[in-house]
Amino acid sequence: MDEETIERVRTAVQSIPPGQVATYGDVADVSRAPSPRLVGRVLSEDGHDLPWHRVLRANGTCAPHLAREQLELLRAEGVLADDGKINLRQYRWAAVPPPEEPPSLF
DNA sequence: GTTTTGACGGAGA
DNA sequence: TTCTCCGCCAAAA
Repeated sequence: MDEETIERVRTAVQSIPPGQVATYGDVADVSRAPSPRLVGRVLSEDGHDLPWHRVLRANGTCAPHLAREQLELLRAEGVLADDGKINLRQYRWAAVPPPEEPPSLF
């Protein structure tokens, strides 16, 4: 895997402002990761220095093992969860993709 | 070299 | 609305 992709993923996660959250798909999209699963893998392996608690699943829930920590950390930032689920419509991060887009072929 | 699994997303039931 | 199945890419066994 390209180290740059990992770096972009980490940058994207760090770009999430407090009080807001993003989904794995969003992070994968803005970081141009090949797959959302790569985001989870990157966070799992190298996400110790990142605000990983601001990254949730597409449906607003989080991973079972992390749910408690996630909710607690997010709660400290003002992101309240209802029944273990977060209103993405309210807290979803307005992800802005980097200007580096795939070049036009002509 | 192949097979399995994972901090996931989306569609179908 | 929630649950299940399939597809996705990469690393580990």
